[in-house]
Amino acid sequence: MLSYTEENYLKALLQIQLLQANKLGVGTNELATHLAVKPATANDMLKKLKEKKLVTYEKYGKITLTKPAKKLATDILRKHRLWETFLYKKLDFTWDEVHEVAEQLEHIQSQKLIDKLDKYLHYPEYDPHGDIIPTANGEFKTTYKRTLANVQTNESCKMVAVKDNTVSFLQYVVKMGLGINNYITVLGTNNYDGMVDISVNGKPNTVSQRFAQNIYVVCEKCELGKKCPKGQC
Amino acid sequence: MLSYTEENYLKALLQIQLLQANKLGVGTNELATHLAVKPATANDMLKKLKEKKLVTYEKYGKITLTKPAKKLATDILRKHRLWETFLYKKLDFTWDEVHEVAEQLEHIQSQKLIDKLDKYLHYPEYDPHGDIIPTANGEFKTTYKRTLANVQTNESCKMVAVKDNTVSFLQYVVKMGLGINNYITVLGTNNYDGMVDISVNGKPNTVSQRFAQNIYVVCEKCELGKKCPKGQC
DNA sequence: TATAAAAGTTAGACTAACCTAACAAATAAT
DNA sequence: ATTATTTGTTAGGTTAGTCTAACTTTTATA
Repeated sequence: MLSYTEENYLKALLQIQLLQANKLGVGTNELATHLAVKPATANDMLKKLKEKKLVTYEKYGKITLTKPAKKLATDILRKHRLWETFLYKKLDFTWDEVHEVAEQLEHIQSQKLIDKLDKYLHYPEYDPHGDIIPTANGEFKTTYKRTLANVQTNESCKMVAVKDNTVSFLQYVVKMGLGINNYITVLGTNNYDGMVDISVNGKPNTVSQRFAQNIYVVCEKCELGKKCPKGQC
Repeated sequence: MLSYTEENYLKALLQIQLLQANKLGVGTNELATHLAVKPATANDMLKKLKEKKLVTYEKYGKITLTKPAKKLATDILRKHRLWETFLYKKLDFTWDEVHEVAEQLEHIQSQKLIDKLDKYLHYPEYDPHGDIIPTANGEFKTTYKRTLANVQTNESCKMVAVKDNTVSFLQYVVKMGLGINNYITVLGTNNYDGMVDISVNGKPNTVSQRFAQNIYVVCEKCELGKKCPKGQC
């Protein structure tokens, strides 16, 4: 049985890897920052996790989750996203409110509870932020690769998820009139500061480069079930 | 903000008082037993709670919750019973399964969550064991006083709750064909060992004295909205 | 390539929540 | 009323998870 804290360390390791698809290992400082603890603290815990065969790394080297640890971390992510879905769909929470409460609920220990919750929600595939919910077997497709910032001028796409899950960003997205499953057409990008002119449901708008980098999309071809012409979706 | 552990101490103090309506204070050993810790541990925590003005007691004296602490404890009890109701009504848990999971869920910190859950369940008054759910203001009627063991021969009553909430007892109750809102007639009590002959939905049965002491009932008169002739309901 | 910066580690300390063992006070029983 | 038992307290110790400060290794840069 893992402690609440150990669970958070494993989850953090998984999340860092998911977010930065390129890399093969996570660093101590990076992990510490993610968990809002000091590097020394993360280091202590890493020793413990290594002892328990949940992570592998050599001194001064990169950290990777072992297979069993990856399953454990995925289960926590699954619980987190199922709870977010419950809060959003059943209790009418807004999408910027769900994360904080799910951070607590994800640690509830009861296989029966999560199975029944999954059933009660009719086995949802995506959470309110558009992130895929891992299956009970721990399987889940890789996260999205393409963001609004990758979309060419005059190309259309569908918003499928957000990269940044912070409350402030989510509220900003809503304020800009955007949401999951919205269709967006890129009208142009400003060479000077990267501002992106878009059109959502016929309404023109302009968003920053940073904003565009945090909106995951799939292109029209992918939407139609065809292969992405650029292989980015 | 209270820790998970502090919350459990306050809840335990409240529960001990509710269960034994007669007394005006709780002892260290009693509390320790209830929480499955050693008296020394309970003593340490009591010092801390006293420091925080959550309990009052003098050395070697009885412990009582302060008003604010009683509200905090009641809120936890409220959360516990609302979650039990959710698990039972919405997720099809059985009544012997709900307690364990609710022990974890009761510590989730989110006023919004509990308000929305309450609404989602249509503001239930009783949990699956027949216990009253405190209101958001912390109000709740005193617990039941009359048990099946108090019922006279040839008197009829309605089962309203159970005193013992352990899994083994709850399963036993189901096995005996009993449940909340069942009508029970006492046919007689054996002078030798206190075994109670009863009839439930026309089916005769015999239960032990101990069993009968753990089934809360209201008598016929109370059921009809009249005053209990013995003043016990 | 030498040095500066960043990343990672170690040592020592703190707090919360638990323990055991020994002791003190209050209550019950002879 | 004295003793025995129960109840409550204190002292000292452990573990998990955190910290700061000092140090080492690796990586980046001048």
